[in-house]
Amino acid sequence: MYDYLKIEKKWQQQWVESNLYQVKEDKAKPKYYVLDMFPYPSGDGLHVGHPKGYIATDIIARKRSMEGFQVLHPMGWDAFGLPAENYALKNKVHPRVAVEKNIINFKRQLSLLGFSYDWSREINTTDPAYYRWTQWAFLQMWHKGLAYESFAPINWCPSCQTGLANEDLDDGCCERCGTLVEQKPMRQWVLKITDYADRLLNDLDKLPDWEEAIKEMQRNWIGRSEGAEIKFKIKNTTANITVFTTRLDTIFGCTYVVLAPENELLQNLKDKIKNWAEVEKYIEEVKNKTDLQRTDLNKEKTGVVLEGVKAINPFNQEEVLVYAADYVLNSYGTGAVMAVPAHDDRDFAFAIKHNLLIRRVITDETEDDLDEAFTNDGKLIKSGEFSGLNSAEARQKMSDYLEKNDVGQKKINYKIKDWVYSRQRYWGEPIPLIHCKKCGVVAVPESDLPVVLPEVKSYEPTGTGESPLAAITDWVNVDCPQCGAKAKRETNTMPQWGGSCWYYLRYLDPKNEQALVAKDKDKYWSPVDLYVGGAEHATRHLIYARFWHKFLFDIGVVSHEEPFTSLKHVGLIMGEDERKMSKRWGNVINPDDMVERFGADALRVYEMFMGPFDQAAAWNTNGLSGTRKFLEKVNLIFDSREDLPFKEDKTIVALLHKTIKKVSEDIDDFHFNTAISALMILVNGISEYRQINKALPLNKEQLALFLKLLSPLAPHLSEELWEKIGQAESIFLSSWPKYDEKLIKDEIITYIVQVNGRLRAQLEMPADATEREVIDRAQAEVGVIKWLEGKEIKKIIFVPGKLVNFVV
RNA sequence: GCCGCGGUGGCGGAACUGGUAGACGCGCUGGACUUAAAAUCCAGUUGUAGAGAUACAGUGCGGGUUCGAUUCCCGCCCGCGGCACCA
Repeated sequence: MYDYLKIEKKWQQQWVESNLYQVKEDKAKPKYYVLDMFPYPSGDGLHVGHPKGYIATDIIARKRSMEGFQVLHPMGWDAFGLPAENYALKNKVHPRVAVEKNIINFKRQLSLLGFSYDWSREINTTDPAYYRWTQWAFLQMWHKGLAYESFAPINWCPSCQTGLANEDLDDGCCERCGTLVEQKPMRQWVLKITDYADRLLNDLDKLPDWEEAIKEMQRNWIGRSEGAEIKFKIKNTTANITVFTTRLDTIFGCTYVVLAPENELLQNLKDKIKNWAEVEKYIEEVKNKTDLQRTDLNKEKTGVVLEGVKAINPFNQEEVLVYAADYVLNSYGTGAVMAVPAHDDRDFAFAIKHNLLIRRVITDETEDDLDEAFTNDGKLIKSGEFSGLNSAEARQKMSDYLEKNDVGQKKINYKIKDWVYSRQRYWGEPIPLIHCKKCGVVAVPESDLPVVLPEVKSYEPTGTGESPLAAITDWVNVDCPQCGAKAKRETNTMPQWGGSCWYYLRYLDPKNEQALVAKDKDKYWSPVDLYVGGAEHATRHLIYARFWHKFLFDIGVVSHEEPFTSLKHVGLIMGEDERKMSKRWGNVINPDDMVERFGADALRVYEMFMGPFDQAAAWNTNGLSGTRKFLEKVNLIFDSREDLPFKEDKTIVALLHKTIKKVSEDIDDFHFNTAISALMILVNGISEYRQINKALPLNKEQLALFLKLLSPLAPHLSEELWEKIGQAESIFLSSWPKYDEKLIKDEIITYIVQVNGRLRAQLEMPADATEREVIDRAQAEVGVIKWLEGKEIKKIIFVPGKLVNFVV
């Protein structure tokens, strides 16, 4: 009988008691660092989707360890941030209390699944001993000018009552609560991630083991575009309008210039603008539009001309109209564009509506009519000395012209914005800065770190742009560390992504009080060899962490430029109704129940068997009974009540060795589903043999090989059966099996016989049969003769070991 | 609009660098065991025709290359994901 509950409990206890998974640096062995994206411990606990990635990393960790690697496989908690705080507010408990309780529950749920985590390295981002180093790293950035105070309008979530980074938005809504985000000017701390944009982009090419999809998302997010900035003089003033374009080659087609309504230049030109009242009204109108209304691609392009203002095209000295229009964004480029309606869709639409001149300057030499913008490259016409060049040459020559005449230069722009890093909320790391009237902003001395998050009566957000910390006067009021005068602490806290920017480094050295991580430990363990988590982090955590890591590299804290060598993304497990698992749909499956009904091993095997690892798949509890049956069959093979004789079977032995090869390769490739299928085929073979012959086709050593193959996937049952066949030490201290090259070569090969590419017969031939022999036999097959009869064989195709094809 | 990924039985999915399409699992159908049910075991399970051997069709659609295409090429359709008035 397969008593999974007893077996699983027994081994989970033994593994803990023997410290089986605790790991130390061992210079004699190669290291392997396999990491999960650590969870935020929510009050709802785990659903069956969460462990999918953890099962995969556990399989890899166990296999690598058996292969002789020193494996680091840690786990911890990302417990700061809005979700924890909102949960606490809703349930009227202190976030710390809620988090502690949730962690206990999460840990219990994880241990039910038998993961090989080294819990001695557990970390928690809300632990002052941990966030001391988050604050420390922030201070290093501040010292280097990478953290700065900004007063520009930012995303404000009226429900969460805090500022948010661009990365925290989904379709213009707060990623946490779904509320439409507003733009609100507000003092905030910002990290200069744009300084690292080029490196974050270029170094993606140094990551061949990252999935292309994730790299592509990051490329999109960083959004590099190469172009030029051009100064258009404003007639009768000393001022310029600087525009950014990627299509300098179209500049002779520029028939007007557009400023974003928020562009400061408009205010400066107030006196020159004859219709200022009208312009001001337009600016007001735009201000009242939400971002969503503004960026609706289908809406008509509105705008207003600036009467009395003309800009001068530096290439042909032509005077052009200047508009204010909200199809130009102030937050990208220079907040101004040169409009070339003939060669840009948006300018074209605007020009049609406002009846403006459309001048074609790029041709593809086919037709001349323009009923829409021609946006491809081509040959320049009507472009003065540049006429006749193709677009690419022209861009080069024209940017030389810009620089020579001091009217602009080449320029690279990025879509990624600096990271809005402060939150007006309670549950986060305090930003370790002090505001002094005399000295300005002063860093908290490193010896005073951590700045501990104080206890507070009300941790509800204030909504005023101040965090609840501002109300705790005895915490806020401090002496300036520089001049000793009365000063105030910064009261904003860090965002939820702060602590996760570097947590993977802390596992290397979790108790170090002298440094974020000791150099020798970093040298031994870094970088992370395998990182597994959800694709939703592609443009959030994964960009932020790469940014911090590069910074830590620059200041000499870590020795590698990239933190994660290979990255796999886990596909979601959907509910049985194919919707995302959520309380809202009532389709959540709890792993505790599944472990109770089917066992942890069956659950592990099922989640890996569902389909390709990176693909989303709908849950099906019936499928779980399939993997359970598989494990029952395995158990039956080893059932000691039947003392079956051993009668070796060559086919099954060969199958065993083929399975070793396949399972080894498939696990390395993350093809867990086909690895399991191969194991099922082997087990079916053994079971069938056992039933027919009342004997086992494999001896004890061979059965041991099979158990090792199964052990990363179903650790409890494998360990139990391993003990049953008389092994004293844990199976995870044994070595990964190797296949015998000689045994996996087939002696008999099945040839496919085709006539005109259609299957007509199958032929069993010895492996060493010659081409002649195979063809002769093939031709004599009954199923083949009738297709060849009375026809002339034009050609015979022979693929050794595979097939014969007669072409008639 | 741009970029990426995908489309294979009733379902999840397999198929190495072009070589037996549907492995493995679920479900379903029939049978054995049972007073009965569950569990278990055995057989079948892409469609059409046929009692059957077998034949033909078949991997989103239309073409092409090839002795041979789920796989390669060209042109479409649909779904998912990312980015997006980004100049």
